Amino acid sequence: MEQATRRTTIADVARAAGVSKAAVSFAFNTPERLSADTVTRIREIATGLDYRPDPVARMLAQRRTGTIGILTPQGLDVIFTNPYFGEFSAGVATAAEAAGLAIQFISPLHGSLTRAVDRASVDGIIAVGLGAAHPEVGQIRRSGLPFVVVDSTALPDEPGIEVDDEGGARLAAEHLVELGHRDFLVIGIEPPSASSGMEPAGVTALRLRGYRESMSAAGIELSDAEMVVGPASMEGGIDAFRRAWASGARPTAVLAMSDAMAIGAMRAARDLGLGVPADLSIVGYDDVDVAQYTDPPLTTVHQPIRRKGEEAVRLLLAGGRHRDEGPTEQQHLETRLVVRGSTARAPRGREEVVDDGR
Amino acid sequence: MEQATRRTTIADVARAAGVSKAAVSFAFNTPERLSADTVTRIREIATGLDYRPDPVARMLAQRRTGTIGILTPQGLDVIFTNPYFGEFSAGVATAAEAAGLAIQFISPLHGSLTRAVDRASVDGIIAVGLGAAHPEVGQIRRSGLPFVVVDSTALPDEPGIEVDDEGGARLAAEHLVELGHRDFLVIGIEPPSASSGMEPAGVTALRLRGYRESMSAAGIELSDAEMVVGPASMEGGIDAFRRAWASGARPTAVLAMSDAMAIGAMRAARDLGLGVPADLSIVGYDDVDVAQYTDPPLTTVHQPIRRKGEEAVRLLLAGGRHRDEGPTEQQHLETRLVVRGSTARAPRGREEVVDDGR
DNA sequence: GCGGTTTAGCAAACCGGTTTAGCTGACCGT
DNA sequence: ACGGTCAGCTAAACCGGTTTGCTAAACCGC
Repeated sequence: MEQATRRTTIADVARAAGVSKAAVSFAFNTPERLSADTVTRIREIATGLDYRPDPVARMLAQRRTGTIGILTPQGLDVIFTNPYFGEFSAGVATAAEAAGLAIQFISPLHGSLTRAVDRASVDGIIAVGLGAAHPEVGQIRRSGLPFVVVDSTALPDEPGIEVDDEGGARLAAEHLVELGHRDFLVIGIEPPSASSGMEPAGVTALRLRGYRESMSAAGIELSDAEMVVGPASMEGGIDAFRRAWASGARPTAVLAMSDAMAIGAMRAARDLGLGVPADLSIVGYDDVDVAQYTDPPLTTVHQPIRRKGEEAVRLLLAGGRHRDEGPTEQQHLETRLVVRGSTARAPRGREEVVDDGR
Repeated sequence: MEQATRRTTIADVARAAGVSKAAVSFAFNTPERLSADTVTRIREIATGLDYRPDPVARMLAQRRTGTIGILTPQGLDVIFTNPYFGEFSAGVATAAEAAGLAIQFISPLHGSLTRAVDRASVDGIIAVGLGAAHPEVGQIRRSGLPFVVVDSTALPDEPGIEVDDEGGARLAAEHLVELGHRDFLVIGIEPPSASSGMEPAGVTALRLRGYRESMSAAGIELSDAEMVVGPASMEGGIDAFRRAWASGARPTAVLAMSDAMAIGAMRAARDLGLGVPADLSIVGYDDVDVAQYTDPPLTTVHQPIRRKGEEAVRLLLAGGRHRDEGPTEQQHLETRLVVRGSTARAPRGREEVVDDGR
């Protein structure tokens, strides 16, 4: 994969047109600095020579790349395959394109996110799912690049988008409690690499707290055995549910922190002979597009995924850190429960007493 | 979003270490050209100064970007949202990462693919779904960048991956014919922009031909009214099916050229009160991950999507055009039918009844 | 016909690295 | 003592653009 015939450079055009390099540059970027006819003459010669300015050289000279990076601790294979990320990226992409910016994905290169960040040539970064504990945030901050965070427990002093994860989770659990469920299984999102350590990714913690709130309001405590984690994918969901089942869990309702995992869990449950929602209710999180098309359609917590992406670039463009103008900007977005077909009353005989407290 | 404090440059490090810029460069890239202790000394000073070589400057000097581009005529929003593209990109990404390459998406910028190509700084291009008629292929070829094509009627003399689209389509139609279906609806993929003109994207034509072969082998002709097209998305599928229905089509079987559209069609059919597969059989194309999780699971034509992506970068890296070493390399991949739950025998009473005239 | 202001375009510096050609001094054998 | 190697490093050119003075000619009013 090596360079073929050398491209025509600006010098070639200048020579051919009998003008200076500067003139050629002006002809394209600041035509008003040149007489109208020289501009057209230069342009004609340029197209005749099939001249296209080298984007890299331009980036270097202008000290801007016209690119914003989407940084994730997960590998690109999971990113592209996960509908949540897909929709988020789509949001970023639309907003970026409107601003004439390209986007680049920054994700661990040979296992190292740090290396990937160094190699990335971007003007700004949108970091998604990066916990405050991640060392990379320090690196980025030091690099001086503007950046916003998304899906992290909002970093202190760092601009970011925050959605009401806790509230959404609360709604989800509440819904199930009202349907008479008392035996739960929570399927959580496992941090991508061991590197990120114990601290569960911000959202995981928040959602878990939300679940717990609604449960304990109904007098239910969630034991550790009633929670299982895995990678946020359909396979991850299948696997997680099977593991739980194998270790004896017999829930009537599962709370999954991602739709992908919920869909997987639904499948695993079916494979085990359970009817959804007859024997088992499932509620997901995110409300990705496909959630409407599964069988049964998935009850889930809606969050404005694409919008989140768009807002992120808006925030980034708006300057990110407003050191002076008061507190760093934080954008809040709402969540809401969308009840579809994957949830129903708890099965007879296991329904327990009518929900006492609530 | 503007530059913050100036980064430390190689000159800063050189000065601090009392050596030349070249020495610093060597210390990182060709350490064997320096004595061991100068290398460590320079490196220490560099890390002390938090020096990270500017990737753009490096690109310019080395005349390589370490990036390969994925070019598509569709907008990024549809790309990221479409599971087929997602899986394909995942394949590209894994192979690229293994080779230490980053990937960049090239898609119409303000409506112009040409402009996007010019702005992209990549070492090679993987063009997906670009018909031979697209003017962009000329542009790319002229640019001298190595490139391979995917999902296009293989361009003459252009290296590319080719899967047996026609054969796959034949299998799909054959399956339905064997189940006794005679009234079909074909849902095709519409070219992204009007610009690409009449010529249906390569794959569309091939698949359509495959469908027709199997049908005519059974004495069935597909009328123009029995085909409808739309964008390759779930919404596109819903819409396409509804349009067909509204204009009087009453098929017992649907052949969709993309799983996303198949899923949409399934949904639309249900909404119209049709049972799938009781009243209507549907077979998709691609076998994306979600096809297993829909309700019912989708019968579809499998093609090795991720593998396709991986092979594409392999081909690109292998040099793309082997001008000398014989014919340009073409990689062929197989397709096969995966029968799941969305297809069944044609409903009684319509099974073999000569179609009255709709 | 003269100082002053525009206009059109040029030369050169610059962006931040890599790479080539060449210099310097230590070490070597004789 | 001397030419020859060789290891270790440097100076300068280069990548392909942009941008900043600056100048020469044209234009201006008077």
